[in-house]
Amino acid sequence: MIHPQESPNQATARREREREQRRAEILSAAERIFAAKGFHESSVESIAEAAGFASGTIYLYFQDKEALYMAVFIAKLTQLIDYVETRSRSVSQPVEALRCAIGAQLEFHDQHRAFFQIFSRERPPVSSGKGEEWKQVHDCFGRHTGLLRSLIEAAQKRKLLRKGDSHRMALMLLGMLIHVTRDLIERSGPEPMAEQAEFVADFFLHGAAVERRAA
Amino acid sequence: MIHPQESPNQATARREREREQRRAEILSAAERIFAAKGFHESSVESIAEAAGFASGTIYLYFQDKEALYMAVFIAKLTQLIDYVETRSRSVSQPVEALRCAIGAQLEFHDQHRAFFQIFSRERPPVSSGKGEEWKQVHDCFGRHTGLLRSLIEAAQKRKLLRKGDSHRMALMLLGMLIHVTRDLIERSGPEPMAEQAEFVADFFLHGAAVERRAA
Amino acid sequence: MIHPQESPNQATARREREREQRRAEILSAAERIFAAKGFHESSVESIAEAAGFASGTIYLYFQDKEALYMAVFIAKLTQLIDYVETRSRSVSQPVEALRCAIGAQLEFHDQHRAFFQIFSRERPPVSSGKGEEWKQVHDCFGRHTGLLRSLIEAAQKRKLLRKGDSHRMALMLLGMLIHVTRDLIERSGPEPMAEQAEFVADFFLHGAAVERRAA
Amino acid sequence: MIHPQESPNQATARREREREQRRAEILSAAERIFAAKGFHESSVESIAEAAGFASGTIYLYFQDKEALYMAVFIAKLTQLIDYVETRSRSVSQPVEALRCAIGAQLEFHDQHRAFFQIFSRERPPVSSGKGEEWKQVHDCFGRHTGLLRSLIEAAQKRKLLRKGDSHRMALMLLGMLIHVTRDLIERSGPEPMAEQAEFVADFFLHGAAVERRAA
DNA sequence: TATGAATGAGAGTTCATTCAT
DNA sequence: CATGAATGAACTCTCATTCAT
Repeated sequence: MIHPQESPNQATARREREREQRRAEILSAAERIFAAKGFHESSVESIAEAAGFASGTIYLYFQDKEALYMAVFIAKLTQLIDYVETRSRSVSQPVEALRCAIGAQLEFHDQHRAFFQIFSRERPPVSSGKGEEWKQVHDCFGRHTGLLRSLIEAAQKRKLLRKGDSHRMALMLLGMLIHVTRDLIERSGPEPMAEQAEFVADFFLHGAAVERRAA
Repeated sequence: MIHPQESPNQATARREREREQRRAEILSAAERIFAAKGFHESSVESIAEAAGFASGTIYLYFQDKEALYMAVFIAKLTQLIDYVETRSRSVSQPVEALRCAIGAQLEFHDQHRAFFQIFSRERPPVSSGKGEEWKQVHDCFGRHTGLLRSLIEAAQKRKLLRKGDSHRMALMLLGMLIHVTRDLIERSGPEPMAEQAEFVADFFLHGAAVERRAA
Repeated sequence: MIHPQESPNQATARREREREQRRAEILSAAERIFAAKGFHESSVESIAEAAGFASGTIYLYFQDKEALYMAVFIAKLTQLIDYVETRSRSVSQPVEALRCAIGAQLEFHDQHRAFFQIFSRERPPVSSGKGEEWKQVHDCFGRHTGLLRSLIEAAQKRKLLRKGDSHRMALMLLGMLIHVTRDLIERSGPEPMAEQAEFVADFFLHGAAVERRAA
Repeated sequence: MIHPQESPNQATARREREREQRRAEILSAAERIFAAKGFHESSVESIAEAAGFASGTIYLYFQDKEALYMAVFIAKLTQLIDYVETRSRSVSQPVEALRCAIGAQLEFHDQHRAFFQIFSRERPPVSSGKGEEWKQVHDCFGRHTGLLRSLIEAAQKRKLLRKGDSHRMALMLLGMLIHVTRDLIERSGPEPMAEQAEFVADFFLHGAAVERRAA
């Protein structure tokens, strides 16, 4: 139990690491519980239990239930964005990068179905006056849109996508992705969402019209 | 104030009308409160107060809080769908009808901003075992998608839209509409969403790509 | 509808009669409902409905729910006492009169099983400060004990029962009758309580001992 | 206050003991409140207050108000039965044992007057479908009757009591005991019920008749 | 007189949060 | 640090009672 050779720095670092480890365990348990039942139906008690802690311990790692919820959201969204970014940055051709981003996002949705069930159902609660924490979530959404936006702009620069408000284009794309996910989750069929990737990408690129643009 | 000549039938009819009137008042107040704070943060007490009734009165019109929430959802969605349907049916050219539907929906979102704040944030709670009521809401969403779908199919029949799974196309469109609305609401700017109608419609029709389809 | 020949007195009398009639209907409905569910589980609404009136009407005949409950109790107990009294007074031999009283009470319990289900389970609520109404119920119990007591005393005078505190003897007898009824009701078998009459009477007269008294 | 030497086992055992202690305090407070006002007029809040706890704490020890009520009933009846059993088992002569049981029960009623106020007024509520908990109370009553019955049968075997259905005899005796208690409680005089023991016992043994049995 | 819609106090219960251990 | 018993505010919902019609 005791490591007498450990320097104070090492001890501090280890403690820090352990603390992060436990925080992560709680986050993971919280994600499972929140995903299964949503924010209000999930009790702090049940999350603590799932994480193997006592309920009071949660408050040593998170200010309150809402902060925990936010943290889960932020962690997951960050994961998603990182995943999509990594995948799409590995492709140099801009349009292909976009296709890749679409596919990556749907794959991620597949792998974290439970989470996106709540994600598409309930956004974090906006308690009055808690603007600070909410802002972080907001920023996360912003990063997400921003990522797609930068991919779009890269393609626009090469004239592969037509000009236009890239932010709004990114919104269109995100809307498609979220809604198709929601639809599949609600019908809770087993088929992977990733199968929709090509359809969404094509639709994003060409729309529904049959006639040629500006012909 | 006294209607001595009133027949029993008239009296009954008037009572029925008044009852509907009060039900509508409660629905309207509930919509405001729910929209501002979400389902769980809204107390029945506050809704009653906003409607000008005592809290117990709510239960004379709705079985419980959840039923009230459902009713708000269903009423509003039905209104929306009816509005979009009426507006789009008045245009015979299928693509124009779709444009019209898009415009109508965004206008409606504008006129009922508060509601679509919750609509885009939290779906009705799905209490375990209350499949019955939930099904009604689900059907509502179904009607909505179905309406857009039928407009799309009409255009496909005339070869104005390319072939393809009309259900998925409708989902894409709805995703765009919902997400653009969410974005505007969250940034709570004053500009009307309807201004986005043309952009959304063009995007739906032609997508983001610059090159001509299948060229 | 109008009886123009009716004198004012007649009209008043008729109204009085009709009022009594309606009061009785309410009492009867209340008895059924209270008997089935007890005081607290029975709502005024349901009693009114069972009586064919609106809930507000109840309050034109009874001060409140508790007074109604009391009235049911008093009415039923009075009926019981009258029945037992009538039956036992018709027999001149004192011991036979007692046997008859015992039989009559059990018969009455049989005929009004539902009522005695609550009677044996819950006595009227004693709201603080409502001594007045409660006193009436108390008096009723007093009359009941008093009736048995007078039968006992009559037999004592003729040396057919041994001397002793007739009030306590009456209590013993009532306790037996009530408890045997409770037991049968709780086991809710179909056999009539009246079958127990002879057993109770013999027991009351001779007790459980085998040896002869004072031998 | 600090027990640094305490082993984990000791700590657990102490906690268990303390928990039982607090449960008992709640039971005791509940008994007082329920006895004074009955089940429905007693609020959980007032019971908690009487026990020196916050209202929520009650629910850490009892599932709900009804379970608490049941627990009060069962605990008290079990105490009573144990008391009567212990006392009567210490006497070998069967008839004397019965006399002793009668005395013991009335003494117990004396010592727990408040409880027997409700005991004789309202039986536990039988919520629909809660057969499980209700059964426990029912069993308690059964044990009570069974105890008296076994004493009676012991006396019958030695021919000290006449033959006959011992269950019904036990019911007679219990009816007497309960009713005499009720009478004294309602008149709320100060005299001990135990003074009635001899009277009840004699009455149980010999009944009211003056003539010798079947002589 | 009868109605029944409206009232609103009050109930039981939950659970996020705290803090003595 | 971790615990988990205790807290108590806040919730939804019921229903006896009133009173305008």
